[in-house]
Amino acid sequence: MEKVLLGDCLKLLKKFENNSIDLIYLDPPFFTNKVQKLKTRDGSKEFSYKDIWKSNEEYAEFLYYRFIELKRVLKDTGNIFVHCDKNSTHIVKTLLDDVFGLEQFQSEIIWYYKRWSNSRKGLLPSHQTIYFYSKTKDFKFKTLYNNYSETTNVDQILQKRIRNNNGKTVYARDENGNTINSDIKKGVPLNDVWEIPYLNPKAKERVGYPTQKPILLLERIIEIASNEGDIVLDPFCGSGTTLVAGKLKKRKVIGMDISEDAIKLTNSRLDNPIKSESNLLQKGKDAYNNVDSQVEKFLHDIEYVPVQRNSGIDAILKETYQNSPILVRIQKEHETIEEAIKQLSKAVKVKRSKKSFLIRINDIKLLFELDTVDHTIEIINSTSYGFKEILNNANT
Amino acid sequence: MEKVLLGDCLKLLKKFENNSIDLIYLDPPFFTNKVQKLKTRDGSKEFSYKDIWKSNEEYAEFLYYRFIELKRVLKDTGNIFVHCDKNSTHIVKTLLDDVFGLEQFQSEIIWYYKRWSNSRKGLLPSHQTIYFYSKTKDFKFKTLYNNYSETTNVDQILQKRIRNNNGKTVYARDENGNTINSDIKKGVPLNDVWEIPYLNPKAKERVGYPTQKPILLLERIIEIASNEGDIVLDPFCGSGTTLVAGKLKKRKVIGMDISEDAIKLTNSRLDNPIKSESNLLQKGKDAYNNVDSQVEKFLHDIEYVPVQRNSGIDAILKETYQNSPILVRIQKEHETIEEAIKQLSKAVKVKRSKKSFLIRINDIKLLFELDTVDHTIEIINSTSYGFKEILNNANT
DNA sequence: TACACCTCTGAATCTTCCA
DNA sequence: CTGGAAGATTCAGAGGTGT
Repeated sequence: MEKVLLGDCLKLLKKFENNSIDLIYLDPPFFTNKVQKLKTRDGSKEFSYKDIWKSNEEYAEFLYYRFIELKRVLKDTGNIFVHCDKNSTHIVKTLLDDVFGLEQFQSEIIWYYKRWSNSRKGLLPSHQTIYFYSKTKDFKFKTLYNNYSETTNVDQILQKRIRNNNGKTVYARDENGNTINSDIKKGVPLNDVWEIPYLNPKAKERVGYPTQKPILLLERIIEIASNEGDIVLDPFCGSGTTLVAGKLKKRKVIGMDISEDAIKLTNSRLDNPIKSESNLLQKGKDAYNNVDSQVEKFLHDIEYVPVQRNSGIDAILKETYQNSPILVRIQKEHETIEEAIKQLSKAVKVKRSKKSFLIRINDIKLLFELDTVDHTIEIINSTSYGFKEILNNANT
Repeated sequence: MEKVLLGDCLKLLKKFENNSIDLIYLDPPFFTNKVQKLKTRDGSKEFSYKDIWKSNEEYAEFLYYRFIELKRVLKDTGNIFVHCDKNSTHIVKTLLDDVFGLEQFQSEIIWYYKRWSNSRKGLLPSHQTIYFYSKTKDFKFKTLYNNYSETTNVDQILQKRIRNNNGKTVYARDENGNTINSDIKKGVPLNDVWEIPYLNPKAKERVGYPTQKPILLLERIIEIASNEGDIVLDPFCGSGTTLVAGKLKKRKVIGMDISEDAIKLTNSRLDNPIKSESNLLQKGKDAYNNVDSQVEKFLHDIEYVPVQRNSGIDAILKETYQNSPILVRIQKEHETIEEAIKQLSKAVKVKRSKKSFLIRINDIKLLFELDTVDHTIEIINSTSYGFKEILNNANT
């Protein structure tokens, strides 16, 4: 389900029922018409918050009433993420503490990115702040894990530890003095500083909307704070990144914006076959992992030419076989081996290849025996397929 | 010059002259006992700041008067850094905007560190905030530089760039069309997210004071925001880290604290400044990073924990086998299979693994038959080894 | 309900071991 | 003896438990 609504979210929200939304993300526009310097202060004057806050009042009020509505429509298990302009973090935090309550404050997330330098005197601003509040203590949360630090040793991951008589932590040992294995630990729980590359100005993902966020950022928020099928709302949806990310993660999405252009843009991004968005996303992710493509994972120490625009093959080796090209196909994720072979066979015929390779990545069962296959096609297990095969056999 | 004064900084500061301090760092104590619960709001009530701020008012007032005094004693070229408790950032920012002015706001510095984890539901808090304000536009600042990111094009560092007639940035070229080398650039200007290790439980630097900061953090602040011989003030000096860092950086230092213990501790640290000669800090993370980026290539769709500090294994699978860990080693480039097995075997014994994997990446010949090998070790071909094997056989 | 105490954890160190 | 690798230890912070 996807809804993109035109209008001020304050009005639009009135029509929504209480407790109907699972997750809210918003990046409200920041405005400040009067940055008036308040009276000069000499310390003798009576201290007053009211005066201090005057300059931000208008913006705060704008946000306040919307936060109230957002809290109303949020489910009791729901979460809200507010992306702040760097000049508004303190205002946002203050209001959220008031509307949602300090007890529901979960995290101040720092989105950290490397950026081109400028010649400004001072430190290069390289982060933005996102506040994470829940509606109640009973909020949805899925823990993701990071890798351990380089300095952490294996023993801590593998060995059980207890406290001795003096209350000190030591490795547990059995009656023979041997250490005891613990359950394998999954890694370190995700922390609140997220290094995610800023959308590169040239990235195709960019659609020309001013404050567009990387999909990776939104995906992570959606993943930790909601489940599949949940309803995700972005009341200031802009170019619709939140909705695209939500759709990719199989959530129901609702967007609102007062700009007609934004609505159009969002709709067109949502309408576009998810696949193309997915591809762009995949590229973004691969760049993030510093890996060029899937092909590179398998053929990293073999010389090859990647093939982009052919549905049958993914690469051609630079080496030849009896003066014919050596073709390579990687089995796709939801593809059976026979489908893969069919695709590859076509290319084999057309290119008159005398030796070609299919890389098996999963064990979706074959419907016919392998030896009936065109003998020019060799099936090779991906390394991880090899693992899975052995482990499956071992466990049965 | 070192002065450590006992008492409330508000009173002590009165005796200081206007414009006499170059740099101020403070980490004011946060009062948590005064947090009172706010009334429930339903949106119908008239909006008012006063209500929102009531609970924090006392704390804000406490800070406010001290900020006023601190501004007074600060030189016109001076800077102030305020280290915030995670619950007080918004209050501090609000007050600083008022006292020093939004125009003097220079940076929100994020101190980011890795830390032990806990079982908390939610994201692991791993950062603290430091606000950096100057007194005037004409503030002292020394730019430090980081290394370029790995993805930066070397050309951009080495070649001179100009703008062409269309205003686009291009590489400058001499009359022969060759690019021109630019002056070597120093690196990327320091940004506002600082990854500095948390004071480790084992660090010698640690003196047991609750909120003790790493000296490296204070050194960096002192270095970017003041010159040798300048006067550095910490009005809540606690264990005296600021003064120790200042002394190490050849600044004149003044500390204040209301606790007699803190003063004693500070004095003793100044007499004998200890800075951790940390291995990590000296050699950097890379010194610990043994894992080939290769691991990701082979295990990309298997869940694993990379292992850095063990020469026998490169990863542990998150899956277990009969309650024992599943270890993985990738054959190294110039390593025979038997050497690899030897390395892995050691780890298998010590970790008492009942199933482990060796990924074969080359065909340096074995000197003995594989079946003599410890049967807990399974050898799996890397995908590209599979290719090579078949191609070699085909060609002979 | 309040709270004292116990448990679990991982980064970075210190210590020991071994080639 | 020496240097590096492996192993052991420390501490804080949050949750859980029991009185």
